[in-house]
Amino acid sequence: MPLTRSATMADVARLAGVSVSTVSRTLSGTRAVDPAMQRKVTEAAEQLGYQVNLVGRALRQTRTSTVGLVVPDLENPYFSALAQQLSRAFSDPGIDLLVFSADGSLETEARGVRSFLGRQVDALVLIPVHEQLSEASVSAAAAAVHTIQLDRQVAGTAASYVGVSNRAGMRLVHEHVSSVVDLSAQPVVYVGAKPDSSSAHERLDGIRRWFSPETPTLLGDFSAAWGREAAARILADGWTGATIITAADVIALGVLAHLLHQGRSVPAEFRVIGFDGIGAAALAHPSLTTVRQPVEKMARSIRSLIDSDDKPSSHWFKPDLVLGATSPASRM
Amino acid sequence: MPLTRSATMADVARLAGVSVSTVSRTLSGTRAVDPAMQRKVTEAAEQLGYQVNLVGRALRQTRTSTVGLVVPDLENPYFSALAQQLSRAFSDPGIDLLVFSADGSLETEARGVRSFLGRQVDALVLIPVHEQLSEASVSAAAAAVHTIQLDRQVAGTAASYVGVSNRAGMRLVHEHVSSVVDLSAQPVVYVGAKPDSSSAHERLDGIRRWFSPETPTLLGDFSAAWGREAAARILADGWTGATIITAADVIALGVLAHLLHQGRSVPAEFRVIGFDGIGAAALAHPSLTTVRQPVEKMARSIRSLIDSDDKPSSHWFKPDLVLGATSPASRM
DNA sequence: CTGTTAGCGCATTCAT
DNA sequence: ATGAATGCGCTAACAG
Repeated sequence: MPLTRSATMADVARLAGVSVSTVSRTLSGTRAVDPAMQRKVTEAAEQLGYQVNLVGRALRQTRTSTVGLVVPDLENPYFSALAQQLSRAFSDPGIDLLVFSADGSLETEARGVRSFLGRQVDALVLIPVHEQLSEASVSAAAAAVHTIQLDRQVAGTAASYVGVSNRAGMRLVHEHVSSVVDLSAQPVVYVGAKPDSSSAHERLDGIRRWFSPETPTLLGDFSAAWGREAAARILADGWTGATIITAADVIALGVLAHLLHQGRSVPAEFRVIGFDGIGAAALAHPSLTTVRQPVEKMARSIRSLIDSDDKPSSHWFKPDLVLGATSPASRM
Repeated sequence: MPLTRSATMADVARLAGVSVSTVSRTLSGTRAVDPAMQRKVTEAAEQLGYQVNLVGRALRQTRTSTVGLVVPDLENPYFSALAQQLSRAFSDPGIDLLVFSADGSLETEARGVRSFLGRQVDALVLIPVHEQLSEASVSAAAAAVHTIQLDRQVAGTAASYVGVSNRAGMRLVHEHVSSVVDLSAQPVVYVGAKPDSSSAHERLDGIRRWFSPETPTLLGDFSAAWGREAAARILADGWTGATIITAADVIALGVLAHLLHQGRSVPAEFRVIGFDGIGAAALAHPSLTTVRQPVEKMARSIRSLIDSDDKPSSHWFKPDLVLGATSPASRM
């Protein structure tokens, strides 16, 4: 409900009795301006409630001082943590981070990318929905603008990548589990996600690599609902004890909730291991043992990648293990 | 890393041997164009990989088909649920929802609002950080564009409001608690948030209104860390049992985690009640009794408010109670 | 240090 | 149905 057409630089210039250039120079501070005129301009702008029109500026400069972030889903706490940390990495004025949710859909993801490209963002950060099917979106982005894939990647695109070494994460899990559980006596089950995303893919690979190749595996999606369902299946199959390793904390929380609601004990009968290190892992009871990703470091790394726009490059960070109470503290 | 300057309508027109007007009309479909030319234009656009420049379009049309959302913090699961549901409400192509996180800061919130206004968004949705101190931002927004406050409001601004009746929510809590707990024998403690936001304010009012005015009250912020700290204080004060009502699920989850880690039993010794109805409430063990907000309905309501831009109006939704296991199922 | 001029890319007149 | 011309608001290049 704009009460009136909003003021432009021409309006300010007229009121201040100067040229639009002087208004522009005064307000954007790009060049020295006589203090007397400066005052006149500032007052006129104040009086008219002038606000710069960034669309005009962007068209002229062919830059927008904007970075776009496309996430698959904001309700997934790991993605919202990434979005929040990235926002924080852009907290100094100068560049605005804008977030678009793909709502789990490839079409919506494509729309988000098109939208940001059309808006002429200076860089685009993308958590691809799918390891193969997001290829068109990632390539389109990379062809137009500095593009960084976060957490997940589509292979073979001209985009940078920032993420964690998922296989190393699973190695940490193996080290820990094998030191506190007798793997020859206690079965391991992996509750993962279908390898539609590189992270799901790599975590599954990690399991196959570090644990026995015959490790039973249940694959679904990155959700607590899937964790509950998987736990239900495990119980229905007659398991009375196991070490359940999951592909994500949200899955682990679903598994844990179901086990506890069914009266099973953790970690005595079942052990549960998460991945990501979201805040909710520490809130569970028992608290969740999980692989923590250095989200803050990753966000800062993206920031510096964008500031110095070099050629595409890949950055793998090392995760660390957070010991919780869903795994035993010492050899059982 | 744009390999080359990207193609403009002039480039497409040249290649197709037509005027830019024809290109514009063909690609935006605003007017009838001869099928033969249409084909030529489409082919040329395809060949050049033409992508419309929305900045140019926006400057010309003085509209952007964009709605901005400014949230205080994306890591708060209630806000990210709102952001996600609102994204979904704008899932049909036509209007893009862009999200900006204020990172809990009034300055950053102001920057987000200025940024969206400068980008000429068609409407702005705002979850104000502070009940009084966000006044400047809300007013600036409302003066320039159709503005809707969500979940929290600054009183006396020319902006619409969509939220839940917090007092009614606390009334539901009172009804439930008084029916399953003997309030004359079992103390009630409120773990709330400082009344810096209208929601915190109204929930505290609700407690004072429906429960005894002498109800002990601990006020902090909307975080799990605060919930843990409050629970620690309650135990340190020597309480051995109480019904703990909280201002938010995240607080309740922190309270619950601390109580359980300290070996207290819920709901036998302590009862815990949340507010918001986020997904994690159902994952807790015991599952959290909470007041659920109709987030999806609220998001749709905002969408229709924006589509039909009438005068500012307020919309209070009715919450409902979700029974969990942190409160007894029947009279204790 | 200031003003004049031009043009970023597009949609929309106004002519034809 | 098409093309030529105009201008959205701004900054940068150029003269002075």
